[in-house]
Amino acid sequence: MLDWEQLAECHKALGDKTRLHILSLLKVEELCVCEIVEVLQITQPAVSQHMRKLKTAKLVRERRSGQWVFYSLDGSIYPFFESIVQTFPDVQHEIEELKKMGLRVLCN
Amino acid sequence: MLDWEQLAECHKALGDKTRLHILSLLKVEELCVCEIVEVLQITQPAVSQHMRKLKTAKLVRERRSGQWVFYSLDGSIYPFFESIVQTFPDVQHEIEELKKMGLRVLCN
DNA sequence: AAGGTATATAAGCATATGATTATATATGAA
DNA sequence: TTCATATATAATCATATGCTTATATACCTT
Repeated sequence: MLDWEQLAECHKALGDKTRLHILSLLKVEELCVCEIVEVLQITQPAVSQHMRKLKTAKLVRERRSGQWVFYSLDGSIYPFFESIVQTFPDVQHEIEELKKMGLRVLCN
Repeated sequence: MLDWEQLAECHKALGDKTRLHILSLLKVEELCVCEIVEVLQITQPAVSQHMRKLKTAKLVRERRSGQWVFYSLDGSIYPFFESIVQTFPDVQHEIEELKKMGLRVLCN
C-alpha cells in the first residue's frame, strides 16, 4: 500500500514546473532525454536529474534503445495519477515543433 | 483554468509528510490549530506555517470562531484532489485519542 | 581499439524549505 | 483595562532543491 513517505515523494516530484512540463510532454508520447532538452532549453544534466526524480517517484519508466533512453508515463501505483495527468496543459504543439525542426529521434 | 504555477504549488503543498498528515486529519473532520499541534507534537508556529501553505495552495479553508481558527479541506479548484484524498491513510483513531484526553475544542 | 553521441553522475552554488525560539496580534474573560 | 489563550509573523538555522559546468559511463560506428 501507499505510505506517507511514498505519497509525499510522488507529490514532491509533481511540485516543480519543469517536471510538470516534462510529464505533459510524455503524456503526448514517449521521449528521450535529448528531445526533452531540446523542448525545455535547459541543460542535459538538468533533464537527467529531473528524470531520476520522476523515476524514483515511479511516475515514469525508462526504456533503453541503443544510445537513447526513452521515458514514458507510468504512475500505475498511484490510483489518482491518471486524473492529475488529465489536468495538464496540452503541449502537443511543442512536439510538432520538434518534428518540424527534424529533431525527433526515430528509432526502436 | 489551472496553470503550471498553480498546479506545481498545489503539489508542492502535498509534497510534505507533515502536511499530508494534517490533510488526513482534516479528512476526518474540521480541526483548529491547537488540536493539530496536539496530534502532531510539533510547535504551534510550525503548524501555522503549514496551514498558510495549504491555504495559499487552496487546499484548505479557514473559519474563525472566537479565539480559534478552524481549518477544513477544500481543494475544489483541483478536480483530482478528491481522489488523492481518498488514498490518505485513515487517522480517525488519532482524533479519538484527542477526545479521550479531553483535548477536543468543542465550540461553534 | 578509437572516436562520436547520448546519458548519468559529481561538485559547486544560490535559493527554497521546514523546523525552532521569540515576539506580535486577536479574541474572550475578569 | 488587564490577563490568559489562540494564532500569526519574524528571525534564525540546518538541510533540500534546482541549476550550472566538468567529468564519467554506455552504446554505436568505423
